[in-house]
Amino acid sequence: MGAATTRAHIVEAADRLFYRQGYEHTSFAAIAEAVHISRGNFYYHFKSKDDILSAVIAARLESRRRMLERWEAEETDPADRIRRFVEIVVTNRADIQRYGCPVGTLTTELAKLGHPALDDAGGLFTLFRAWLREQFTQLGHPAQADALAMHVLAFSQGVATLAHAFRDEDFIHREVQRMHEWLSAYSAGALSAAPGDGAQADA
Amino acid sequence: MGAATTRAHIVEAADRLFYRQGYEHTSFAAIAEAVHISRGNFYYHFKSKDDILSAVIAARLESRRRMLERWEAEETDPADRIRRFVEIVVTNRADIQRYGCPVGTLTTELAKLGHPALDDAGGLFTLFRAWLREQFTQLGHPAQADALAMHVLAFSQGVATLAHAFRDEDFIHREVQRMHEWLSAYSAGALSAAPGDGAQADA
DNA sequence: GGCATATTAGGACAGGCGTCCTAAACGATG
DNA sequence: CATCGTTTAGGACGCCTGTCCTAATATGCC
Repeated sequence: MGAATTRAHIVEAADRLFYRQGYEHTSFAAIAEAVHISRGNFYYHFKSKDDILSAVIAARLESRRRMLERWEAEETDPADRIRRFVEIVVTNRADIQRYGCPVGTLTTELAKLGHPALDDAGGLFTLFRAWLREQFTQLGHPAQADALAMHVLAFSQGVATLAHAFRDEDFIHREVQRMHEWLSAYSAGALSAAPGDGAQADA
Repeated sequence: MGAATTRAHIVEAADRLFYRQGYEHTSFAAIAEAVHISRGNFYYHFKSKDDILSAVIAARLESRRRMLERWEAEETDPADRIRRFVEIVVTNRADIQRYGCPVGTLTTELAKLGHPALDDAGGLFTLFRAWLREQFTQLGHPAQADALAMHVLAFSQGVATLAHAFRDEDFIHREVQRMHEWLSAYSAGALSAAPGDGAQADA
């Protein structure tokens, strides 16, 4: 088995453990046990625990980037793309109820630790934010695109956090439906831009 | 200085440190240093670290309970009470941008640690949820009260998480205004109850 | 003032952590 | 088969953690 394969296995196991148990709470021994290699052997592939974290973040970034690119290929309507993003909390509802949002929880933890990799992890949020902004721009709301993108992100984070805390699956479906209804006002495309974003969607 | 005073100081310092650095990341030495007592002396007041965590959670519960009781005394209109709840993210915007939501981040961390005190910490969410539910019931939406309460909670968590990640204060104000506009549809009181909560507020 | 109690300080202890080192096993190549 | 670089195992190291113990100090009551 090549070193690249082992390295990928380590990143994969670390990714899962960091997500489920948190970064700090996951020990080297735990990762080693998951990959079935010895602890000492670790430092042949990674020179420190922070190094593994960087690799995990890079892998997540790459994974999400590919996912968004796939969506761009599969959905031609930007409104459908946004809907698909909103549906994430439904698609991943099992994991979200058990472990929360992989992006939000990691970012929060690294912030509390004062970890230098926080900026890298923040790139995940930035990736989604920029992608959503682009979709809203294509929908014909360039001026409010960023605010709308942030609103959708906040929706996802809020739903994930509470679905995690209460293990409430019905709540997820309710909020997703509410969000779809809210979005329909924008994807209709016949709305005039009004000052104070969101006002025209609620009125 | 009495033992009760010292105990209160310990809880106060631990509360702040748990909030800013996280529970696991906060060591006994750090708390001791903050309170200016020796590490060993700790176990005269608390028999374990988990014991301090329980005391901190109990203190937060009591603090929030008193806050909500105060609001009930100061605001007679349940709509105003809900507005005040929504304004929390503005009132505490400085801390939220720096450390996130005290309730959400603690709950998430304890869940990842598999800590037994998670249920106690979840009581904070339950406290707010029940209080909001009561306010929406008084507003005349008893059937949807719980779903509406959860929606407001999700709003707070989503805003707090993203305001924390991006350190974006304008975003907080935008989302709060959007929420106020959404709420105005309910506090108007002239709406007929429709199946699928939220639909009548968006249409 | 003397005494019992309440409170404190400081170090000892075992265990787990991330890190590092060294030697052995492996696999491909001549 | 021999030899090389690659990959591995396993343990040692120092550090920090939560916990506990004991002796010293402060406090309040007769």
